[in-house]
Amino acid sequence: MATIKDVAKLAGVSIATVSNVLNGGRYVSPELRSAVLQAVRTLGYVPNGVAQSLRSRKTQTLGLIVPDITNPFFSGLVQALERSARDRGYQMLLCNSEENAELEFDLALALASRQVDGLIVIPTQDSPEYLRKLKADGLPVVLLDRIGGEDDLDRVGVDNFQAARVGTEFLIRQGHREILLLVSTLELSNIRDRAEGYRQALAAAGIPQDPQWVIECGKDAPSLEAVLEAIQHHRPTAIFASTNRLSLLAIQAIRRLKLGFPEEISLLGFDDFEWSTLLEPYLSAVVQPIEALGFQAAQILLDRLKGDTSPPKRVLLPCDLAVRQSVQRR
Amino acid sequence: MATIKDVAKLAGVSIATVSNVLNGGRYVSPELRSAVLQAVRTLGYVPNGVAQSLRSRKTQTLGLIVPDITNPFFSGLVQALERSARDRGYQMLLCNSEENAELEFDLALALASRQVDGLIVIPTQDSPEYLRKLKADGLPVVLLDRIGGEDDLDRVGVDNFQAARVGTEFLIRQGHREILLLVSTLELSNIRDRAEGYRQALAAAGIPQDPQWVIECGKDAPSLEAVLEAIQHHRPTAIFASTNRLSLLAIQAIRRLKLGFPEEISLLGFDDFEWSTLLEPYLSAVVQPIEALGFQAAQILLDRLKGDTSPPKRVLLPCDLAVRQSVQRR
DNA sequence: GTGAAAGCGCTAACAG
DNA sequence: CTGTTAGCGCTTTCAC
Repeated sequence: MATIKDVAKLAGVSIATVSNVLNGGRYVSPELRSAVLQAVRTLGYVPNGVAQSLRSRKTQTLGLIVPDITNPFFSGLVQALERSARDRGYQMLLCNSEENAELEFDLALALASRQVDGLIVIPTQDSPEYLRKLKADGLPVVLLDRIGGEDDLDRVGVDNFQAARVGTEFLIRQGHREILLLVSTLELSNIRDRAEGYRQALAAAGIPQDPQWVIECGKDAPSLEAVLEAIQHHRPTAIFASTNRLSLLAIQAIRRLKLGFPEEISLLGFDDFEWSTLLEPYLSAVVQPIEALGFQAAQILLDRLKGDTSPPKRVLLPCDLAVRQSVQRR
Repeated sequence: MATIKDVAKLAGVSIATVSNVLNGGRYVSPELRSAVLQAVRTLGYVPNGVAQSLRSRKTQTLGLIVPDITNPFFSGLVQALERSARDRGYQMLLCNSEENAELEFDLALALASRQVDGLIVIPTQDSPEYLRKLKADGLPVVLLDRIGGEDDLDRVGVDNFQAARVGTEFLIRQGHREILLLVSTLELSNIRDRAEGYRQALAAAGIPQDPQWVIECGKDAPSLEAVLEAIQHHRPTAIFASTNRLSLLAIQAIRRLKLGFPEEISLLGFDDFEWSTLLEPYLSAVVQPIEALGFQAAQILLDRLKGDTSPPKRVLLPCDLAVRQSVQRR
């Protein structure tokens, strides 16, 4: 690979001049400029980004840690993030934490050591301590989606409480009073918020509650068994699946039990995605603004890189309710 | 951020010694060693990966260009790739080409300029010329999934011809003779291979063919209209959707036309994915070994990085046929 | 067994 | 207007 020296020699100028025509640093006479450009072309010179980074102390790279790229919600976020980053001249180092807190920690350190300019994390647990430290060490961090804890970190997510409340109210308005809530794990505060929204909606409607109606199904490999059992035991008229994965599980359970769907049992999901059109009747769901989430997170981080030192931001986006066919009036 | 100099000063040794205890370069006496380790700990020293890269001419980073992370087939590939890379101490710069050849080219150059150690590309078009050049310049490249053209590049994909042939034969064995083939675009050789497998299966069964039965639906935003029209015009008893996206489209068309499914019309898909379980009857499909594809691609690339200079490899993995409910015997 | 110093490729401050 | 040079943080010779 040709270096800046090779170009300088071939063009008969100093390396400073090469650098200046390439980066528009200072004025260079037309003659030298074209000589340089010519040399660049004949050598196929491409600047060494690593050297640039070492020198400038900027890598133009963002680190991104995601629990599972395979989940359409996360892959949608990744897409939005990558696009925003690219538009602003940044590249993205993508890591998969596989819902493993320890791995997540190691990955974050590895990214920091690689000198990423900033970090976007969808954490495995609420507001991990180590991220505060990284931030204190000067690495801008923004938390995405899972934004629990009264953090001093920037974070963008959705108003889970409100979203779940609106969803539950919709179910209630459709005449449902026996509503099963499926959650992944109550260890995540955004899931707890959803549970709380559900509870408050019930309370406001004067519907008696029972913690037993909130079913914890597991974060990584949610169990069908739990859902089957809960349905058989409680005989709900509606299920509110608070996660896209859980909608899938609910469907499987409903089919397994050969319940009439949606006549006998209604289903309200969380998140909208291309493949949910495979389901018939078409899934009604609380939908998160995936693009906007990714975009906002990138925006905030990039602003920080530009020197924004305002106090930590907290962006809570609203969800929509997509009313389709899987919820039937009672 | 502390540098190696700070550590050396605090430990009262030279930077060479610090480097040596950290990288196990040469023997260091126990006393100095522990002094260094101590200093590292109190300073919270983390080596600067950029400097290491500049010096060692290795970034421990792989570039990955994918047409659409949002497609479960690709995101599955990304997951497998990332895992393999991570297991061997590599990180991944992920780029989304959005099915845009020009963007893909720019991204590849940007990655090369960032000195990635190797490149894995799922190209937008068959065997792009520029990749040969990058390889000639010393950048190991492996093509994944879309591996058309008689390349001198390493490539791993699936035996599309065979897979489509087996799928079509299955349909024929179930008594179907009027089989519509849905393809994204015949510009991709792997799709052409699928079409060819379909044709050969028909030919072998003595079923007359008509190029009109192969419907091109478009690569990025396949059109429902084309499918609707084709079904109405040809009245097939079965549809073979040669792409996961196309299965979705086929379903939508079948529903729109209110055809009995699978009694009136059968559907065979391509690719298996978690969310396809939403479909009832459950989709029968030709399934690609996603994990193995990703793993093999990473393997080959990493071997090249280790110095493997054998001639370009071509790995063709076989597909499976998942027989479920969406294809009905005639 | 350890330290000093060169140099990876680049940018920017300093000279002219 | 352009060239020379220091130095980013590290690894690795070369010297002792």
